[in-house]
Formats: sequence, structure tokens, C-alpha cells
Amino acid sequence: MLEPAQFFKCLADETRLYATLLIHQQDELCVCELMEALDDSQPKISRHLAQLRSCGVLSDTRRGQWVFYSMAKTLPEWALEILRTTQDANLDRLKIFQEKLTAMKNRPQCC
Amino acid sequence: MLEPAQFFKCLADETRLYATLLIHQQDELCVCELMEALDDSQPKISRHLAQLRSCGVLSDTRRGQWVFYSMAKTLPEWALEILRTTQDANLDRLKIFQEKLTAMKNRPQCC
DNA sequence: GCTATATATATTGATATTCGAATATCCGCA
DNA sequence: TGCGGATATTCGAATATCAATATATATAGC
Repeated sequence: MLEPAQFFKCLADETRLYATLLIHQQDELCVCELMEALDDSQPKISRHLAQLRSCGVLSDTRRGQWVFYSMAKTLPEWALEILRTTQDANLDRLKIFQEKLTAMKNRPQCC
Repeated sequence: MLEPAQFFKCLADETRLYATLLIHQQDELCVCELMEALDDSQPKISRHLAQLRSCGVLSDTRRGQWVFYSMAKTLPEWALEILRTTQDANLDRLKIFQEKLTAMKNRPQCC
């Protein structure tokens, strides 16, 4: 069971927060897409994603050479509601990340 | 301006989270009431309240020997919405804290 | 098997967080 | 002015977190 304080801890870091919001918005993203959108190093992104997965916020699935992250199916409704609220309050910042995503070359195709 | 990641950091600790939710629910509470409700030491409560105040989540006002904490007027609407959502998802736990509050002897009167 | 790409993990050092204990401050009242 | 209750702050130790670097694993294509 996801404790609210632990969930907030997951969102208390900018990298984890915006990775989560982007994944929530885009349904699923792989590590290299998040590297591009958030302009961060691969180990940094990967480590934070692993943390989000182990807390039950995200789940991952490998397709070919890519590992795609999406929201965990077990995430309770209140947590999703908090993500929606945070998203709505930060549309400006999210738009910048989205633009970097769409401008990305060689984006892995969802197969 | 309150950054969402910083707000979540404030709520990432059980003491700070439930102190905030209780204050949000009860309008205002003093340190000794929170000590009773959360069953924690005075320095611990006081330290976390100071942190919440310096982040712009709470504000304090002294009345006589007591210092009452309430939600900061500057707290943005999205933050309040997140508190409401968290509250609704944790009514059971909150009820226990409230009962300790109402059972408290020598509770300072709001003057 | 070899190589390139994508991702994960381990290690290290710096920094942050948390707590309890002790102490300080502030207020009301005698 | 002095005392007691309420609250705040400081200090040190234990622990957690973080970023950067290096290394390991997995997969695809040849």
C-alpha cells in the first residue's frame, strides 16, 4: 500500500516529478526520450526511474533495446488525482519538455 | 513562488504531512495540540512547523503563551487542492488524530 | 562471435535530513 | 523580579540522498 508521505517523497525531486508527469501525460516513454526531454544524463534518469518503480509509481517493460516506463497499474486514484492537479498547475513548464520531445530525432517507434 | 517539488518535499515526512493536514482541517492548532494529536516530542513538532513556515506552507501567530499555526494565505490553489485530495484519501488515519485532540485536557482556548 | 546502442548498477564523495538532548527565549502571573 | 509553562533553537551523531564516473548487462545487426 502506497503511503502518502512516501508518494510525496517520490515527487520531491525535480527529475522524478517531471519524469512522472511526462510519463503520465504521454502514456509511456523510454529512458532516452526522458534524457532528451529533461536534458539529463542517462545514469541520473535511470536511477530516478528505478526509484519510482520500486516505490510502485511506475512500471517498466522492455521492447527490443528500449525500456519503456508507464504509470503503475496499482497506483491509487488519489495519487492520479494529485498528478493531474500538479500537471494542470505546471502546463508552461511541461510544454517546454514536450517540445524537446517532439523535436527529438531518431525517436524510438512504439512497435 | 512555491515550486511543486519543494511543496512535495514538505509533505514527504509523516510529521509534516499530518501536521499540515490537521491544521488545514482544524483551521489552526498550537504546538501543544499537535504534540498531543501526533504523540511526538515538542522539539520535533516545533522544528517541522518551522520548516513548513519557512517554505510558505504555514504561518504562525502568537496569542499569549501559545503560538497558533494556520495555512499560509499565499498558498496557491493547486496546493490546497492536493491537500484536500490527500485528506479525503486518509480519513481513517486523520480521525485517530482528531480523537486524540478532542480527548485532550487543558486544551488552550481560542481567545 | 563482434560491435554499437540502450539501459542498469556499483562506487565514491559531497551534501542534506533527521532525531534526541540540552539550552534559550518568550509570556503571564504572583 | 522571579517562576513555570509553552515554544524555539542549537549541536552532534546517525543516516539518507544525490551526482558523477566507471562499469556491467542486454539487445540488435552483422
